[in-house]
Amino acid sequence: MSGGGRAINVLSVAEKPSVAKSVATLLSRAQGMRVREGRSRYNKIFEFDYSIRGQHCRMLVTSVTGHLMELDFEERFRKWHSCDPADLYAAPVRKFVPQDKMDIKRTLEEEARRCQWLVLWLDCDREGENIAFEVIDICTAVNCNLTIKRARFSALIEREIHDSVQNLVEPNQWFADAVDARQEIDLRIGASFTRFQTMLLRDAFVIDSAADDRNLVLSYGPCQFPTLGFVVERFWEIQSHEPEEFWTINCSHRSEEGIVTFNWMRGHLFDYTCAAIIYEMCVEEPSATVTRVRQQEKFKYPPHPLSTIEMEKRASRYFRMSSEHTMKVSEELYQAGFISYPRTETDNFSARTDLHAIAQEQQGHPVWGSYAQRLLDPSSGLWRNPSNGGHDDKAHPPIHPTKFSGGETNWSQDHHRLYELVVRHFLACVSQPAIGAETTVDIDIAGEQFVASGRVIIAKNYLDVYRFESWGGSVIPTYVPGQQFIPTTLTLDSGVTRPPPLLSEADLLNCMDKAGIGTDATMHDHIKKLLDRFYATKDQNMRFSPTNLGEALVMGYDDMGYKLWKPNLRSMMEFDMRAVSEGSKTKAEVLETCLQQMKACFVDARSSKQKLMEAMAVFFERAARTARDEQHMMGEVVRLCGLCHQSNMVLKRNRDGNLMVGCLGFPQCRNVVWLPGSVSEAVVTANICNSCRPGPVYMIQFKFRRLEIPPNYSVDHLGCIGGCDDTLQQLTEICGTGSRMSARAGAPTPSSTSVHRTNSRQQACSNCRQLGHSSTSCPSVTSGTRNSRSRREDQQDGGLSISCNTCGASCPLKTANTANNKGRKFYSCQSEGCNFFVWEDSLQNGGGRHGANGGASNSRAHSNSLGGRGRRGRGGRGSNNATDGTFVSATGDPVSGRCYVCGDPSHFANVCPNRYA
DNA sequence: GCAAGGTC
Repeated sequence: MSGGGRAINVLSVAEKPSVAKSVATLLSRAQGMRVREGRSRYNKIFEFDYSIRGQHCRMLVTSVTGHLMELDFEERFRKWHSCDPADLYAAPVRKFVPQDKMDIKRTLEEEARRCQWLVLWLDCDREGENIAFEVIDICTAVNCNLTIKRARFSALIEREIHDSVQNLVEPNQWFADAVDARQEIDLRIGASFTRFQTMLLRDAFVIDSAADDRNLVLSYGPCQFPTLGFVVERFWEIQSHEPEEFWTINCSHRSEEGIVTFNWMRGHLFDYTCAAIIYEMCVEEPSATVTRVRQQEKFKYPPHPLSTIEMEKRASRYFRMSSEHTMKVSEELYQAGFISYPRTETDNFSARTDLHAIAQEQQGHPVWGSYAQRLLDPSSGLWRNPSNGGHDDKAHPPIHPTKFSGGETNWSQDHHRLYELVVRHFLACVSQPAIGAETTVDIDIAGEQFVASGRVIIAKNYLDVYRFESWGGSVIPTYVPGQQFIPTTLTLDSGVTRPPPLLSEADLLNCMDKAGIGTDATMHDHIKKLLDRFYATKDQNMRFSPTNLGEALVMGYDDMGYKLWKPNLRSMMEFDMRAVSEGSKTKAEVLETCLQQMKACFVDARSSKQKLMEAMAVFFERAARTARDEQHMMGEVVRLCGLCHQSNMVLKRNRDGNLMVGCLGFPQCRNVVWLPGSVSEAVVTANICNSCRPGPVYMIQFKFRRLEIPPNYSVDHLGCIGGCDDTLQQLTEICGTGSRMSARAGAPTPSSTSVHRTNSRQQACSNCRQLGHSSTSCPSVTSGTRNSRSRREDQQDGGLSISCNTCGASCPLKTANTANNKGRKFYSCQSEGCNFFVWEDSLQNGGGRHGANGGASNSRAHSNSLGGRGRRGRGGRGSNNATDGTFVSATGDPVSGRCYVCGDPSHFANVCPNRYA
């Protein structure tokens, strides 16, 4: 290395010790490099001589460990009761070096004093640029004559590092400003909302979390809350799911080569009549003709190179490891030198990476070594350059093995697993895709198309090493176009739609990634925070549910009309940050507008704190009740009970928050009138209804939530629960009676953003949908309260009902409205999952046609036909009255037909005893 | 006692 003139001292600072070491090693080419200790034991100082553009330099390379400084309020605003939380939007903040970083600060000061240049080797992203300015602040404070330069590099590769030091640039103030703005906004919003909601709610309710109440912090943060929002939203989606019965035609054919199932091209239909008509057409003319046989080569491609989020998702799926634990283990593997830097967004290898060398190291492994050998043997043709996932953080390569290990003695099972995942993932992504031969056979029965397919794996390739993935193969017998055959079975089967599953950790990471919540290095922290704050729990299947606390907080803000639990706020901030980093907005501008908006939002939210209190009251007992609260719990008298004539009926909320007028004689008298779920307030007035008896019946002043009732209804309504009030009945019908079963449920296509929800995990009564009782003791059967389930095309006949032979629940009398049985009356069970059904005339004719045995056995047979595809839920009723020759669909419509298998008109093929004979 | 972002 040649150099002219007098040597200058150049202080180089990297973001972490490992980068300092790499940079120093690469620049010095490991020759003449000295290592000495700094004040911090992790951050060594590397010294060597180097020449930058002909200038002879004494290089001193050291590091920080991420941010050197923190942002916080000035001391006098730090105590929670020191100020109004709203003041935190303007309270002075300052940056300071926390105690545990003081050693690094001192090292920088000492070295900077004797240097002429400062070269910043921080990661090349916005955070890195911000840390660069922290380092500049520290260093220039002790040496104002420093020449400051920035090294820009995209990988720790020799040529890249030499290039960057020969082409030093200026640090980018805009990038650093964007981070400053982000930090300040996060701090002010987080602190203000956290203090506000903690102080408001912690002492007002008995929150039964594992934490001591006094230590409980109900935190709010622009990342943790949207993360919670994802969990709650999915939970609500599941709660509001209405199972819908569907119908599908299945066809199978047994030949000498085996049995094949052909699937209906229409998938499934929700209209029973339609499905039944088509089915009957097929049954009339069951001969199948092969219309097309296709053979195609299909590929299953290996994954992209491994990024942090992908590693977390896969470790969660394959090993049930939490993302937080995965990061801890991967950090340890990285520290010990076995894998590359584990916090990377990059899923594309640089063209300069020696991929073969990485694979070569693994050839000696007892398990996957032979695969690595085969991979490196050119004659195998197994090698393939990895695909590009399209992400590059310009700082780190994809995660890959950096040192061979057959397993270390101090490794836990999870260390072994994660190392194996990193190695196998690497070997997979430099391998050829798996190849399969797929055969698809199309057939036609009476004009209906069915399809069956089979797959034979021709070459497993990467699947040989990537044991975490599989590709199912199934053999299909030979068919030729034009071939005809009679199906072995042809059945009309039913199933019910199912709600989506709870979010898994991988799902949650996906949601966060898509919405830009957190970074690859922090996403697992936000997830863990939900658990630590008792906002969510993770079940045995690694799936997340909100706790009552988490749900109540989201519900409270949602009721205020704020989307603070949605990712929008973060997206908006991210948008502004980008503007600052590109120079199109200044830090001051963004801070001013954003904080102004957030303060207005905060003040407004605080003025609606009642919503938060109400949402909490849905789930939690009040800690100390005031006299007024007690009065409210007792309820205000509306009338004398018309059922028991002994006790008063009072207006109150049940413990789930649903408004009701219930008899004080409970539990002896179970008379109750549930109020529409869209009621936000209800107060008993002194007005007395003129028509309802026995009087007096006091009228109630209602206030409805505007968004939850149709536009032609007024939000204010003076109503009567005595039975005379059509408006109230209509709104009950429209909105349902659960306080959270909002009218949004009636929207034609409920989207994930406007899901309706219930407020309790209790099983609701299948009859009236209310909580706190089962359908067998449902008071609305006798009080005649209409419910949404009774809004069907069938006519319900004057409240007549019988007890279900199967489950004992109420079976109301109804009138069929189908062509074959128009006007014929039947009883059908209201109970969820019960299939009991009986024609009224069959009861009159001796009653022997329906018995408990018949109902139960039909139900079993029908369940079997589902073949595990779906459980029968609410609305999924259907009962096959075997002796009657009719099939009753989910809507109660009896339809005639006959069995394809044996021709018996008394049943359909799906319950035929000879179906597989 | 609050956030989110670095990193050990």
